[in-house]
Amino acid sequence: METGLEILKRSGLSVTDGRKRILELFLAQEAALSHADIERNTDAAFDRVTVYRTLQTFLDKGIIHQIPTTDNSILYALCKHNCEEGKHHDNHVHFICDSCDKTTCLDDVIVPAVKLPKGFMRVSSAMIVSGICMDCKKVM
Amino acid sequence: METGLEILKRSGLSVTDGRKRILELFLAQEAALSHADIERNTDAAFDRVTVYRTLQTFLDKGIIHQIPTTDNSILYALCKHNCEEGKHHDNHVHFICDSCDKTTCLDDVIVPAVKLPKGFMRVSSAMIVSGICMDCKKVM
DNA sequence: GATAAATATGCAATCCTGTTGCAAGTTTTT
DNA sequence: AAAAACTTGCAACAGGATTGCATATTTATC
Repeated sequence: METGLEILKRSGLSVTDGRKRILELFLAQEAALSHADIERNTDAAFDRVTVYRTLQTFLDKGIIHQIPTTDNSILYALCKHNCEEGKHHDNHVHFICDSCDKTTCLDDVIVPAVKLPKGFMRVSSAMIVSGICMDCKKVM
Repeated sequence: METGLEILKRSGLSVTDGRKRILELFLAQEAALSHADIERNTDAAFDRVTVYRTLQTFLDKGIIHQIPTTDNSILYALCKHNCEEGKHHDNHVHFICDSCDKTTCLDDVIVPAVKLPKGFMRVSSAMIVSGICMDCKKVM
């Protein structure tokens, strides 16, 4: 699997601690992350501004993409089309837990196709299911 | 077609200038509106807070629903199928045009059900398709 | 490897979106 | 027409996101 370092090199970006750390987060979780998730998982080692700018840079370079959510925040996820050439792997459903606020990739649940009205051309689709995740349900 | 006044009466809401004006905006417009859109289109005749509270009231009464976006804003659109108070039937797909940036409710395209892994409990789901909308496709 | 140029970071200040409490103003009820 | 119920505007506030600039780090060049 591609490392954070390799992604940065391939994208022509300077290699810095913050960028590597954030990329490793994405690579380790294989899940969508919010800005808040990233701050939490890096123990605020990096300035909020740096995180924002890092995410923007990654967006510009096509390393990550945004996922709209129902709670007026933004989720970011790795663009995985580099893992297997030609085969997009980010077409699975994301699950947001209303209780613990964590996001999970449901890798085995594929976003179903929908038939669009005449004239609309699909480029990409995203699907977010929210509810109670496995871990939280156990505790209840 | 139902007028703003009729919607307010049927929802048991007081009839005020602000509410009528904002409803007329929704009725006249095809695309979803953000809070900023509404302020712009009413020439700031109403206080920001009033607009926020009006939108919240409409949400509570099932007159409008929220649409998740990827830019840290909230979009609102009229509920075309009748929504009961507190219970929205806004389970249709939303379409974001990459070209004109407008968001459209695809009222006839229902968010498909997906089978979740064991232990996950669904509360709600959202689906956003992006691409080129009907109007932009004509121009190309 | 040292140095210059290019780039990234942190801080402070600022903007923007959205919320709350309260007094004054409207609408509805009687 | 008056009372009750509700809505509005203002001020203050909170949190997320952005910008300018000085400092620090990384990359390019020798």
